[in-house]
Amino acid sequence: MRADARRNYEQILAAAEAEVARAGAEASLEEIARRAGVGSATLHRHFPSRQALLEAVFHDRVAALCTQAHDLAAGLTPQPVAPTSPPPAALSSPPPVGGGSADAGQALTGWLRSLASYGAVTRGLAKSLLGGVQNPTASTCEAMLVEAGNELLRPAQAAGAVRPEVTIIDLLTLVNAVSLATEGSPDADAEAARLVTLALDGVRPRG
Amino acid sequence: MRADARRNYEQILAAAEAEVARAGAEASLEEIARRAGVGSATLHRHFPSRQALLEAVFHDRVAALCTQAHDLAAGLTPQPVAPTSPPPAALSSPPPVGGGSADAGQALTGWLRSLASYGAVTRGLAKSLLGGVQNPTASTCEAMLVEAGNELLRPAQAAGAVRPEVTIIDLLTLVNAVSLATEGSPDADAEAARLVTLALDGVRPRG
DNA sequence: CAGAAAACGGGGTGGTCCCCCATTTCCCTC
DNA sequence: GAGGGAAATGGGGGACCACCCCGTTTTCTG
Repeated sequence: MRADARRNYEQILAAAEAEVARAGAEASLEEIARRAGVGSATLHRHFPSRQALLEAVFHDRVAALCTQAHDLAAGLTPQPVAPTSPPPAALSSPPPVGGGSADAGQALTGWLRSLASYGAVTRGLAKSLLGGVQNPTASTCEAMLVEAGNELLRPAQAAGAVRPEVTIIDLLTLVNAVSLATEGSPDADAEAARLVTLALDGVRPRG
Repeated sequence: MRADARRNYEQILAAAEAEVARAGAEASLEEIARRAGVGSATLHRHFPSRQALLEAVFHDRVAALCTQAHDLAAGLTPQPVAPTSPPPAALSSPPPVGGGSADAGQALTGWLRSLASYGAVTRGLAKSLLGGVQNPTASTCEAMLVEAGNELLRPAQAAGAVRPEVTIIDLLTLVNAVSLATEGSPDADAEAARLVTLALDGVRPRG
């Protein structure tokens, strides 16, 4: 890729991050191009659709959430001999207890909660994920979340904490729906986490 | 209201119903005006905002859903002496068992399921309800649903089928979120009902 | 350094929302 | 049944938007 192309790409991405944070997923593409100091045609050449731009904007953050899931999952299985890299600290995940395995159900639900909070607070993220949860092949972010989520869902189901017929698509759809519905309300993150907890626990009194 | 005004109002409403069913909540207002055979200014005079138009479009259907909830609730409490009207048949609700009261929890969950299915199938409905669930005073449809839902939630909580800290706002937000997330998928109604059931039951195995 | 290929961006097209205001339509009174 | 005034209308204009064509500029390579 030519140097000016790469430079413009980065500038557009930076402007898009700012503008989407300000105006949500429906931010004006023209305004983004304007703030990036490029013509609108350049923006459309680099990102042929709004969805493509949103994917690029959110890719790193989604990747971080997936890393978090991966690290949580690694803390569940008795650590196999790991000759690769020293385990990098998870984003903000509670460290797995001692040297043993943490609770698989809690790892999953905790991750889903933080996912919902993050989605509710990050303007435009939930909406940009909405289209693709049903058919994740169309979207890189979706596929990443599905894979990362499955790493937590499988142990949780093996531990009997989640019914076997539940799929990660079900859970991600629910969480994303909650993010979407709570986005914009005050204390969106707490509200999203609360509703996800409610949905995961069910509405009936527990024991 | 003058005769021509009323006539145009009805024509706009009919065109809006068709167009929203076809293109969803983001349907073009100009196109609606065009199909109604009126100028766009007339549309904007009758419906000052898109939200106002959507409310008018969906008002009757929401009212029907509320009536259904009301009838279900009436079947729960041992019928007090009712000197008013003979109990009208609910839209499609299963008749309360025998002469006694049906299960309060099932009445609530069944209604929420049908609400989700209806919202997932009726293009634009979920989105038009999205803005107002958090502060129902702003929206007639919201307020109607909150009131109707409460008629089912209270007995369900009294019967111990729903935890006391759960509010109808929580449940409607969840249901609406699911409708929104499943809208557009094939078998949207079944998918929505399935996810609502999942959220109401929780993901853990039921002993 | 020169030429070719890649990238750029101004500006056009067709669409939207929303509003102003001259014109038309209706209703009420006589 | 006719006419006056108020209510309602809608064409058209402004501001904005997504998207694309194509002459121009920039970059890389030999």
